[in-house]
Amino acid sequence: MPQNFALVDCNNFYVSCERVFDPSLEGRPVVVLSNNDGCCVARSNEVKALGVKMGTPWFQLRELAERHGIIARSSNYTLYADMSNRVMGILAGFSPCQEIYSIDECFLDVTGFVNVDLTGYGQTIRARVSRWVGLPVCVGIGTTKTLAKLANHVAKKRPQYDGVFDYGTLADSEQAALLESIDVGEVWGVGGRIAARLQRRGITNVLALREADPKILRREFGVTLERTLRELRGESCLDLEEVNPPKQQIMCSRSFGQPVMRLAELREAVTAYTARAAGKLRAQNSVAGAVHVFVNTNLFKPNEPRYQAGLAVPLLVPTSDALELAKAAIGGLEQIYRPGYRYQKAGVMLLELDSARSRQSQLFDEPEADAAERRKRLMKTLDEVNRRMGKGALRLAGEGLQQRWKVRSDYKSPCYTTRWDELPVVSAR
DNA sequence: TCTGGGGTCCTAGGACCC
DNA sequence: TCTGGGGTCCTAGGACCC
Repeated sequence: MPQNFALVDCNNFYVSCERVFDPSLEGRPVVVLSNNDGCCVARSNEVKALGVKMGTPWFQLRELAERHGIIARSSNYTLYADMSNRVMGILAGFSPCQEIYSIDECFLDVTGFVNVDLTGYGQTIRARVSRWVGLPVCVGIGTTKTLAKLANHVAKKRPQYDGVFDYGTLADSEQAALLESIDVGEVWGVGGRIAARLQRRGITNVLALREADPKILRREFGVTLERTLRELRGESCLDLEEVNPPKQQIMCSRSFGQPVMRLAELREAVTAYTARAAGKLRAQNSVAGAVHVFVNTNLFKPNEPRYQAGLAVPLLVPTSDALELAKAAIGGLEQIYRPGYRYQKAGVMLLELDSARSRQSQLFDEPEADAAERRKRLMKTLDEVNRRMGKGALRLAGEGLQQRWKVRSDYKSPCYTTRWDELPVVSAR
């Protein structure tokens, strides 16, 4: 039986989350900014209509924002993650198989829904998510993941479909006409670079890509694009992945709210980032065999002295212990630090990850084993306290108290759904 | 003044081995 | 004058995604 996939995607997800809790934003131009209020990572339709591109730096928009009353929000990932969990929970009820692909979209397996009007099914999904959590979604349906993605794009862009589009309902000639009307760059897996190269060869729309010679494409662009082409032809090459395998690397990095020059402050930041990364590491029950630490100055400033450096520090015994990982990261930092630069960013990457379980048979001396056991309990307590009392309730001393390097977020909304003291207050008259 | 963060996969080329 | 061939592993870099 041919497979069939639905891709459900929230519209302007971050902006829509903000609107759920602040209805005054409805109908107005809204952007959500990246960390440090750097650039736009989500735009309302009103903002898109003004021609603002994804990733535009906020400071470049000041004038336009003033003229059109654009409202900015700092990103509130705690809120978005919680809203995402609610949406994914609802969507899970619509299919036995779900792949959560990103914070705002998931694939549902709708293979074998033979007596179901899938367009109507999509409308039911839209209505339920809207009613239960207040977020708008669009649904695209196709016999491969790539076609479902493309169908979702159509559902979003063409109002006549009212947010749901099933590619399979079109006759062959209609499919061809549709594909011909869509830019090749809209295809999942075709980014800016490849789109430009394809266009130079006259492959400008999706139909041309579908009709290209797979062998030539593979030779010129690699196996990934060949797969994309096959998927466009309806040959499913990408399966639904219900369980996500453990991460192979875990990273935590941030740009600073203001430039940092002193080693002492970099140490604080690197300690804090390592603690974050180690928390994620323990959450997936892994240990790391190496820590990579890196720093850089602001690369956008051509007139300032530039410096970029990183170092991977191997660990004798793989671990998930925040204190040990931080010690290694700090050791690396001290080797790459050069005085006199205005540092703009630092980061930590945990590498050579392995399952914690496969490591249990380590041979230890008695006292060492004891110490290791105590540390493990300490980390467990740390995680538990932070889970119950909120992130950052318990921290490493090395993270510092002042944290002058911390990210800026001047326009942040409350964590309405995850902090007791920030619950929205509703009153009726 | 002000330009995000966190991932994956694939390929090419070098080192090394027999 | 002549100087193999093939496999594997690792790493860096490029491309993509949201």
